[in-house]
Amino acid sequence: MTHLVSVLVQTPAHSQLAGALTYRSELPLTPGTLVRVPLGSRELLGVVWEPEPQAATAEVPPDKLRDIGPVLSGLPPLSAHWRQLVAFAASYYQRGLGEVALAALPPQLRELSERQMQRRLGRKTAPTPPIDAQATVEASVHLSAEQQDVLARLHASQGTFVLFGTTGSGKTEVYLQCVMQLLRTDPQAQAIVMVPEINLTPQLQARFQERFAPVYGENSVVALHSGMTHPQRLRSWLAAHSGAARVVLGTRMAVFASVPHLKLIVVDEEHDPSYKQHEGARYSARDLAVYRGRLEGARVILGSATPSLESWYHSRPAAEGGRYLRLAMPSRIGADAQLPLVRRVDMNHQPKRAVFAPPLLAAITERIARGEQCMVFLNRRGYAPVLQCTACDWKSACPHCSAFRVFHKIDRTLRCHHCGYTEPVPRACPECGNLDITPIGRGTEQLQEHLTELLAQVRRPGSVTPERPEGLPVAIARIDADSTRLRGSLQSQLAQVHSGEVDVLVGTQMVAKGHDFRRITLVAAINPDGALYSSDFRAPERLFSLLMQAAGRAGRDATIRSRSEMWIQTFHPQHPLFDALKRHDYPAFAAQQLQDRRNAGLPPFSFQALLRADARTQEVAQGFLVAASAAATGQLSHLPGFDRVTLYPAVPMGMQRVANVERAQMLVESPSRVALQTFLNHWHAVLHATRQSPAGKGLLRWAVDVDPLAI
DNA sequence: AGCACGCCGACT
DNA sequence: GTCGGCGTGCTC
Repeated sequence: MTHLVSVLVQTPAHSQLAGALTYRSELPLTPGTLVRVPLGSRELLGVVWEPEPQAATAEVPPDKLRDIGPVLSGLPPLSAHWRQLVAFAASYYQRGLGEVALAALPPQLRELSERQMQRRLGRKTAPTPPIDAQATVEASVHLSAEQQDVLARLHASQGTFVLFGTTGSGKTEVYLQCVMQLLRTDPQAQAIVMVPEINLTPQLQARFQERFAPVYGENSVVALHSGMTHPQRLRSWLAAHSGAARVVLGTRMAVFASVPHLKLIVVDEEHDPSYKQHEGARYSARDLAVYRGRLEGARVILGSATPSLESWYHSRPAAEGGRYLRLAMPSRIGADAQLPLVRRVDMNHQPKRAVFAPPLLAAITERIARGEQCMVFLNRRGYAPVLQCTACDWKSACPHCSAFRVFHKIDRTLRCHHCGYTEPVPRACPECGNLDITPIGRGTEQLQEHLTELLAQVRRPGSVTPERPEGLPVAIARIDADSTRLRGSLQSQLAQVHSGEVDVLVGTQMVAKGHDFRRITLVAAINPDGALYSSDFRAPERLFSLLMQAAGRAGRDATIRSRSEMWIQTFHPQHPLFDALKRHDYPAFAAQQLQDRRNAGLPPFSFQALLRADARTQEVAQGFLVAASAAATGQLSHLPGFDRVTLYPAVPMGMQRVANVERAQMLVESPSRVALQTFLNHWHAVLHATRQSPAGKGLLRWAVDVDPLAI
């Protein structure tokens, strides 16, 4: 007997094949089974979705249905929970089911033949060591009273938790203990632990490995992120899918890992914008983690020293409507635990055009003399953001983008940070031939150069010896996306800092995140003012968390912690954000921000989505949005809750043109998540129709971004 | 999205 | 004479 099965394949959101496809099969197939199916001239990986498709069959004449290909045998079907997670993500983020499902699987699963697959599955796993190693591991760990209290409360209830813990309060140990407890009490339980960036996985993996490998075997902890090779990823994925891996550690993609006995999800640094995917299906791994936790009855821990305002708001007392349980760890671990002293330098009272205020320079010099390290950060790589002619008004604009190309002195190039267009620096002004073209503003390269000049007379402590009376100059390293382009170079540069070969570290926000530097006792933010009066309503939130994290880099070594300082150069020293920062008072900052957001009707008090359009011209891009808006008003006004949905005018994006593509967007907002979702679900078909209509002519692509992070 | 088919410019 | 540009259209 011939059965019909519906199968998901990788089809983009905008193709006519958005849903599941129907195939014929000799045998009934369990949903979640991985199969290969013919599509056109190709054979693709597919996921069996429903055993007997109903309505879809009517659309395609039965004689046009093709036979399903081989089943990937030896792989247990994906669970109903996993399928429901995928279905939710596809629906919530307005993407095709097949696109989301296939993107959530390891890429090599698509490439491997049946034969190679069997070889992969046949590989035997490392034996589990004797279980009594456990006692040794636990005996060596001492928990603070706060950690014990938090763990007790975690075990006492279910649901989603916000672990509000100061940097250095020992959040990671709480994660470890929580996982440990889980694995001990449940012989099958598995956990997902997420971090925002690939860079942060090695050190966390090392800690988990150290703790769990002796007890549960080498395969008990696996990583899952895009920095891994395809075979590595497949290996980790299979280990999780089979239940052999007990801890899956990774970036946002890990939220989709097939984990059959999921009991815990940890989202570390949950406020980090990297959890939001910004291509394809624009999902928030943090929000999906919360959904998945509820779906599978797993605990979810959202950890941060500066939670996102959304999570903070949701963790208000239950009596006020909070849905998450807030657990606080306000103290740093250690006998003499203190947070760094925050010092604001009023740049209005410093010499004009000074990059480093004299008091800051003096403080840095002093630290170096004591053999301590300093970290200076500036959120701009390259030498200078713009190059300008002194005679005419030529600037180093990118010919393909609405942005200036950044001057990189190291290789004397002008580079566009948006499209990558790179040229050698012109000898003279291309407009008027003037030889005098000068850099405007500064980036990390210039900071490093400038600091080298300013500290030219300073010697490294201990470097002046009878054999070397001239001593050694101060070592100033730079860590940013340019200096770490090569694989492994971040790790080697970090190692240099740790070993003490470096006195001053100059870097972008990259260095402020997560890396522990034990001997750094001074952190300085050179120019953080940009975010204070930004049009992006999330800019203050990001700045506060960045500065808090940066401050947290200082004084992680218990012996010198009491002297550590965070310096902030600013033209607005009285700004309340810095005031809260000085007091390390995130709750006060959050309360103020939430009040502002409530007054302005912004998230988390409203829900947003963006319709984005790309075209060769701004007119076409905006024309599509205007037509889409008109079509919505014309055709969808009967929808329940439509009167609570606001469609804003179409506007050019902040970065209007990238690589010769004009970009426009339109904001859709509602105080009701349900109303917004209802609207978006119905709008989708209208958008497809608009794309086909004259208004869609010349449009390159469109996309909906639900819960966008930047507007 | 792939990948075909399809119709017009500079090369072995 | 062919290789190849990317414009439309289809894939259960």
